Amino acid sequence: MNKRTTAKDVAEAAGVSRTTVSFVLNNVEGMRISEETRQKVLDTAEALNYHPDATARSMVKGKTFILGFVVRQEPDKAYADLLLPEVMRGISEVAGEHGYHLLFKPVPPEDEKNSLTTLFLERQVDGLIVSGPLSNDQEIVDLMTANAPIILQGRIDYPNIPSVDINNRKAAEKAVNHLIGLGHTRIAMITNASLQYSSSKDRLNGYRRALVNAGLPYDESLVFYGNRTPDSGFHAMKQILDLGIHPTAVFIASDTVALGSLNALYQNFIRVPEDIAVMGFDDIPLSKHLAPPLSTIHIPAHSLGWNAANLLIKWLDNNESPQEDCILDTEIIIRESCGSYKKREENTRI
Amino acid sequence: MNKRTTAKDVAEAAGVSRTTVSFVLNNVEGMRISEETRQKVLDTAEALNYHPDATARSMVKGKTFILGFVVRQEPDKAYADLLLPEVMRGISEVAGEHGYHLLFKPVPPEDEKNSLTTLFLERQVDGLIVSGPLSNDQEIVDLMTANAPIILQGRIDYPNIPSVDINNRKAAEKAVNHLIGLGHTRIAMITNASLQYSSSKDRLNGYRRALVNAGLPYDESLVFYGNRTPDSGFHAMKQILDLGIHPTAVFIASDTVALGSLNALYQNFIRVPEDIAVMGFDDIPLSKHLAPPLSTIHIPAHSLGWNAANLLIKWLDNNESPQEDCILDTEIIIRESCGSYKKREENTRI
DNA sequence: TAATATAGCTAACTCGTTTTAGCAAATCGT
DNA sequence: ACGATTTGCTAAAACGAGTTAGCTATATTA
Repeated sequence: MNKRTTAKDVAEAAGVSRTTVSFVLNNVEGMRISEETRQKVLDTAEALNYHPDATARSMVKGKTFILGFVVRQEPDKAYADLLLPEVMRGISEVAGEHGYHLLFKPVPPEDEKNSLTTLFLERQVDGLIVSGPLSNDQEIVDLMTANAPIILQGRIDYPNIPSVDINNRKAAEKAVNHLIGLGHTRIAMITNASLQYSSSKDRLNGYRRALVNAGLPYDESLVFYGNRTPDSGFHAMKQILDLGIHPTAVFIASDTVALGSLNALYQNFIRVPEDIAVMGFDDIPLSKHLAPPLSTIHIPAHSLGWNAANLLIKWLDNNESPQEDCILDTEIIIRESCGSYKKREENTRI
Repeated sequence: MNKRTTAKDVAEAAGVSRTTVSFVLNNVEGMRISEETRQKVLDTAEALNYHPDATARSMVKGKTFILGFVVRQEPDKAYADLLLPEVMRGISEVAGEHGYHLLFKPVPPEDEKNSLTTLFLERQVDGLIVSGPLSNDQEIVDLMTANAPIILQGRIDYPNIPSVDINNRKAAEKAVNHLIGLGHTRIAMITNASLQYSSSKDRLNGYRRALVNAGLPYDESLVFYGNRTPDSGFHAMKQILDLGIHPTAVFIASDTVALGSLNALYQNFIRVPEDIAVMGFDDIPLSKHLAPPLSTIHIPAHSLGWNAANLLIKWLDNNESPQEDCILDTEIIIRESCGSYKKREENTRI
């Protein structure tokens, strides 16, 4: 690489001081620069292809202009999250528009050497967006207490942590209500992940609530546990098939998990939706192309990232921490895996 | 946030100079520090929870210790790449071990404001890993000519650009050979993306070569084009079904695209593999859970990222640019979407 | 004992910016 | 015409580390 062009080079070439160069290029208000020198500086900067050194700028500004995006899940499973790229796209977009960059770092909770705190202490980032925290993540609580700019993408069991999320409980309720509306009364559930994660807990609660509100019994023996992977869905579905009386519908709180479940059904020659209705959650990019196309809850992943980044940047730029959480709407997507009410009647008639 | 602890604070607390603190904490060789002061510095640094400021360190070292990961695809389609998270995990792992961080940035080729070059000029990164370049990407050639440390994840039409990739041609050949081995003679192909991308071109070449080597005709009217999305696979497969004589097998150079194709087959009541054999490419995490489980070519995504990061860091640390490309092995994964040779005979007998 | 070497430390410079304080010349007001 | 203001610019300090050159006291050598 050739040597870099510095402000000093521009100053010398333009016959002015470094200070003037800085004033001109940053459009500093209140600093009177004649139109003549102003143009001269602009021209020579252009001619020398000058770009200010980000590191030096960070140094004096006391800001890195870098947002950290931390994925806080088991390393092997974090990547089962197929919405992650969309979230990152949302963040990148906003970051780019505001002159920020995005640092990506997986930091599992048990990791001793790498911690969220270190990212701040070493001043690698100005703020953090934390994806998928455990609901009892103590480090996050500590950092928040120390006023570190953090936006959660998810929720933890501690009040007043700014977060961008969907209403998992309500969305799950919507999903299960759809199944109930189709006439199902014996509905099993497979969770998306361990109940250590608030999203899992909330979706389970939504399931329960929908049942209870409809006057149906909540039966714990119909709840099975996934761990974000198709394999876990496969095994959970096998357990369901081992049940004495089959449920007529299953609510699976993750499309990725559902994929494994559908596979288990396929292998056992059980038709969807004719023999069993399946409702998913997440609306990963592939859901609509599955056989049968999966009915599910759409998560606005891009928007989740977009909002998180916007809140964080507002916090950093204006020093105002968000006063309330940002809860985005979900949409229920009806495809074919639940069957329609009409179809169901036809089937039962047969 | 409380004020940061600086080396100066540690120095004052330990009653030594800042220089000494630096010497001790960096284990500078040849600098004689008594065991006594050494411990004192270590202890107070620990007590004050001192972590050196990354920005200041970058400033004086002339290095950012940041690797850029640039995704060079159309923004809306980049995220159809479900292997991306795995690649990033591979990169992060290596980066972390060597004291580097990972900057993630989508930079589509047409983007005027954001360019790869700017990342270097502004010194945001020390080096770049570029994913999915177009085969005629001029900016990459220019940067390489200027000696910028860049590792391609993919290939472009220009010699001597260090790259980490799989042998797409050979892998495609392997895939098509499998279909030929099963007795298929009329095999269609759907590409993974536009032929602007070298991977698409290479996979098409592999398909052609396998046919020709087996003495089968290469028929251009059997080649259809995908664009990384399931939708494109859906449409391409519909075109195939409109053909007068159906092919008995289709090689689809992307599992994601194949997903849409499978959906089209499903909607037309065409059974896989009984009526048509389908071979994919990529082995995305979901392929083995599709109905039927998709036979495909496994890409070692994590390893791709791992190797790219290792090469880049070696380049940066030892100033030795890689002398040859890193081509990783692929593996053909036989599942159910092609049927077995035996099954096929049974079918034809019926 | 004087000259030299070594152990153990530190002052001061460097990196490339932004920003504060201030200086000289031109313009203004009366 | 003389002080006050404004215009147009710059010197120098700051950010927080790493690093070079050098200083002082003690130990070693001749």
